[in-house]
Amino acid sequence: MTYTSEYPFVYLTADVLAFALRPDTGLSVLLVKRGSPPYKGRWALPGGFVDEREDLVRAARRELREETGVSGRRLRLEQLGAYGAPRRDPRHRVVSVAWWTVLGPDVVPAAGDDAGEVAWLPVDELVGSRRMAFDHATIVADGLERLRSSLERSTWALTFLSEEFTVAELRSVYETVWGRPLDPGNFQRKVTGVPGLLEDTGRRVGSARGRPAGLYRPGPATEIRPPLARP
Amino acid sequence: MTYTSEYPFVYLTADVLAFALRPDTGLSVLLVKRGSPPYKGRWALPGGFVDEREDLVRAARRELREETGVSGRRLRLEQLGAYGAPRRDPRHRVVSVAWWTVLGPDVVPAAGDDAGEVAWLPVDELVGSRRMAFDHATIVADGLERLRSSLERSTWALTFLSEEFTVAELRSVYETVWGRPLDPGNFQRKVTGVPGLLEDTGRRVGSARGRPAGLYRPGPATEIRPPLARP
DNA sequence: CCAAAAGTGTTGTGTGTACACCCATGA
DNA sequence: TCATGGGTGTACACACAACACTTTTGG
Repeated sequence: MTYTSEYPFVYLTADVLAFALRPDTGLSVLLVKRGSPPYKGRWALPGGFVDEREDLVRAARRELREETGVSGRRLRLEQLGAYGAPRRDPRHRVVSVAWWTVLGPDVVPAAGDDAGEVAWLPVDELVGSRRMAFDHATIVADGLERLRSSLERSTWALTFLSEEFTVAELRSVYETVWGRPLDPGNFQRKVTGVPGLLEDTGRRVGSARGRPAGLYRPGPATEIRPPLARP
Repeated sequence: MTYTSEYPFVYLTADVLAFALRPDTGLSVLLVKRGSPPYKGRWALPGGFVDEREDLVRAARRELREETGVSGRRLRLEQLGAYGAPRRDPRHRVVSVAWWTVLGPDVVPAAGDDAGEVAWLPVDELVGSRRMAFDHATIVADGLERLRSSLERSTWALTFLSEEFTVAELRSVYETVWGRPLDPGNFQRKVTGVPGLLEDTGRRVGSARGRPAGLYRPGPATEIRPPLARP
């Protein structure tokens, strides 16, 4: 099919920046390996063209599902911004609307219809490097900064964890994303004191050493007030 | 000229949300009256189509200049986000990248080439109303929230004021945008204590009543640390 | 019993808030 | 002299960082 227009136009894509904590690679981003030029063989954010009459966030969800098999009603996408430098794609004028989200530890991606490779890559190997296609390294850097500041007020940190978790695991999320250790005692008091943030299951879980930790579930709170201060 | 494409495409516009404090209307937004359908006669954000090979932020600056006469090297635009609901423009699929900025009190807009009317409209008459074209009321609401939170950490508040100003005028900016009074004494101490935020000119300005206030200039600081807390 | 991790207590330091108070001017 | 707004002082409450200390398990 051929489309015609009297005015200049752009191609519009939706790209998804999905963070997760992986046991082997730490804070990582879900990427697909490009199977065709340009940037063939490089890593790229899952994403693709927005369909006619398709909402932007729906396009992002669809592309994530088609290219990585990741989907679900619980999945929340927040818009990161539009990236539209004239030469960011060497073929055409392509403007990308980037979205970001956080995935839990049990998400298992699967290569999509395009049969490209799918993998988690650690963010600290991506931000300064040239391993990524297009301007996706910039998008990852912007998204990482957004994630870091979001942890102060939002409940996104809980999304990294399983349905039930310990306070130490939640603290580990903050320490990994912020890149610095937090005082265990103060953190404990702080997060258990936020109304509606954590629900105690009453059960405890024994680790290798030490006193068993309490098991918590996410509570109904949607924000952390007052915010957790980044050191 | 006719453009052709084998894939679906979108039209891309750049819209600018310019805030200012006007003596008559308070916190206001710079708008243009649409002279042609759709939404003829309604108010809209200044904006228009992004040219081929034109950077997004340059397009926003150009549209603001062409439609309102507002320009200048000092003008900073920050991206608010992309708005692309399928039916937001009844004619075509149009995705708008919205940008926001703050203008000083001496900016005098002038109707542009399209000869449409240009005016400042107060934000509180816009957010809930149907006076605006397209989804621009949503963009104004999102931008207002962004402005409010930006005042906590950024130096955007200074941009509302003249080159020289008093602490009381700066406080008035915060009170107007946040919609609640602030303690004059505490505000004074706080902002004069932020390193590099304000430079004392040494001069004083006499108002109608009371002790004359010190005159300040913006300093080199680019952020307010620790942030001013919204009450 | 010891090591280790969970969780609580305690205390010093700093910051925001409320408000009293002084200062400098115009009327 | 009074009213008014600019600007400083001060006391209180509260929040946080640091760290000691208790609790509860595995080895």
